[in-house]
Amino acid sequence: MSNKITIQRVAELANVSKATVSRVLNGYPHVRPAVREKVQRVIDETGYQPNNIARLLASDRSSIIGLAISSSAQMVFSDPYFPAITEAVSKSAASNDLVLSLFVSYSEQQGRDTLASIMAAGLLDGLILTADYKGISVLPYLRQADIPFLFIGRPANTDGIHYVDADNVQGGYLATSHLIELGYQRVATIGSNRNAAGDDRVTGYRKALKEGGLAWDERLVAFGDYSPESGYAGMQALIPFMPDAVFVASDTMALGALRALREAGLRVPADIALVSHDDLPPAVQADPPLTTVRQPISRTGQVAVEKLEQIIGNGKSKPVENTVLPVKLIVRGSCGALPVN
Amino acid sequence: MSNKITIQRVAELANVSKATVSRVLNGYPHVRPAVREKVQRVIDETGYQPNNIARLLASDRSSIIGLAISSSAQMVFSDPYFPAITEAVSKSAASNDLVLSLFVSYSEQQGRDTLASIMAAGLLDGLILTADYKGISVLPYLRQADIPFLFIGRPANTDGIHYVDADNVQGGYLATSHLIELGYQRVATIGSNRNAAGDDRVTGYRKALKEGGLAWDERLVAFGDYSPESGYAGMQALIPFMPDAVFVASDTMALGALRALREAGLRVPADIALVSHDDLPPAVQADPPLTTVRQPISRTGQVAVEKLEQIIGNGKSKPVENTVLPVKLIVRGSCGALPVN
DNA sequence: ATAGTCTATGAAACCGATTTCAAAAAAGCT
DNA sequence: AGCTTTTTTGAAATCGGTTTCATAGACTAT
Repeated sequence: MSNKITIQRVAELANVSKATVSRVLNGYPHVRPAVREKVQRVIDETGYQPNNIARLLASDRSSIIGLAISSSAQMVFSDPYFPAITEAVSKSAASNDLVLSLFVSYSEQQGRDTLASIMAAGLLDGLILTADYKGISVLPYLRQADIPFLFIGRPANTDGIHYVDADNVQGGYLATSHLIELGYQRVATIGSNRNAAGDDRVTGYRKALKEGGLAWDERLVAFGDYSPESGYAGMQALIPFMPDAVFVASDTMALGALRALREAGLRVPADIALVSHDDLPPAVQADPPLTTVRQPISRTGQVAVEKLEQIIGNGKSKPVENTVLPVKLIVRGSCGALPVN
Repeated sequence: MSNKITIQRVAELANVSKATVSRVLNGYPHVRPAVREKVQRVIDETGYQPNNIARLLASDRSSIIGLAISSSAQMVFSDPYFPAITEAVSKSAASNDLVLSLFVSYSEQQGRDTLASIMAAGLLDGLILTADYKGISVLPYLRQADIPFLFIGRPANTDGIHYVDADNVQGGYLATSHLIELGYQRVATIGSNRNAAGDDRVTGYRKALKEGGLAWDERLVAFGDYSPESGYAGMQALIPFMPDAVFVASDTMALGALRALREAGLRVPADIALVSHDDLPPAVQADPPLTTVRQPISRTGQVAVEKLEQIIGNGKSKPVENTVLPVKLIVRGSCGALPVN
């Protein structure tokens, strides 16, 4: 409506047919350079913008991808991981000339409904999902809808599923072995079993213990759900068993753990060292600032969009390999490695 | 692609024309009840879903609305306000059968580019913008694109602009007069002049001072940019002038202010009381939990979507009045009104 | 020069709906 | 019963692109 010029008009102005304009538009071959240039000039001069709707009706491609975020938590976005990943995907979509549609849902049931309506709308080229809910229940829908999709994070069942994930095992390993190297002997953990990432981080913790010659002690292991409250509860459960260090599987839980320690009169890192995971904004804002494992979130968004485009392009022919992105330990105040000022 | 059945097929099965099916589909009149029923039965039996793309190509409505979030901050989503508003709008869009497209940008320039590409895509029915950047530079674009739009938050210039805003003046007023009622005499503020909301909150602060018989004192007024760091700096600037209470214009800044106070050896609320604004997740997680003014974020999202739909429907004929939503003081530990446990 | 390829191009079909318009059917009136 | 008006209905145009297919023209190879 805002755009009066159509491909037809451009064709007239350039003295060619719509077909030729379309070829130029899409960079197809079989157009003489001279003609191509002329058409391009008309396009530039008129500021012509193809109508995406028409385009995708004809071509079955919309250049819209979806991002489905779902969580059992009340308020999805109170966990800073989701905003961060949203931002990353959004940026990456924009730089790939894709429109990003966002879908947020809060329960398995609602997730399915959301998904159903996404499919019904029928305008998505592909869909990126967070693997937060273990992702099993929506799979049949996705398969049936026959829409290209990809998970961020590893879903519970990875059969024939594309995903991009951070190296969470390595994350747990780096954090824990850092503590062990610093000489701590009773290294506890507040992990999570809500998703594969949580499992992996605990696996890394275990691996580091073994390598460091420390025994796995049930009493030094607590589980949370990534909320500050669960970190608080987890830490309280741990304190009686006198850990001298703790690996907390997320910054958010670390916030809660920090509060539990403060209330118990324990100083960090003097009395107990802490390393967490994610390196999201709260890590820097915490007191003391958290030594934490950095997840390459922005890179994750980038890779996710790129992979999805590959999958869309391939038409499910060639399998796209899954990607596991490296993580990195960021040393700040909470682990005791830095001199206190 | 996933849906083989088209309107044509339904028409054949029901022994009517596409036009009639379309009428049934859209609940238009001039269809005999018997026919209507029959068509409906075929639709139900086949599970036919109209193709939205085709539909909107023909009807010039996409049922997609955009949400443009922009901030000068590096990481937009490190300020929890944006995720919260995003979530609210997303939910509300979903319940109104609208698809939500998200656009995030980080500078005026990029904001304009983003906007240009949004327009170019040409598939949005309307656009919701956050008034964070004062919103002036994008206005001409919006006007020219002739797209229905609405701001969340009051932009700097409100001429002929629709917006939904929280009652920020009242927010600053409630917070400050609460402190005054508690008997504090030297009530400082860390405000912000980055947007209208910031200005308004300071206005409310001023109003409360006047009403409480307290004088406006330049030295008790600092400004920040909603980041924890700026709250930290602001508080540091204030401390030398010995306030006994402070109204901080956002939870995020309050976090930084809290840190500054802790480092200065001042206890909250014993030595200095604090009331902040927004009631976002950090307010509860802070230590002590923050007394703060609650913004009706979820309601804001809801109203925004509804108003936008009105505007879209009206075709700019009837002016839609702007909405200012009420705020509410939430008393927690930081103001000293509650007994310390 | 001549048949055989290959490239460049436009006309027309197509994507799947909505909308217009004219014709057919039904209803209402003398 | 005959004429008018109203309600139903379907054929065809339309939205703005992409894609197919036939053809004209240019280029090789004999």
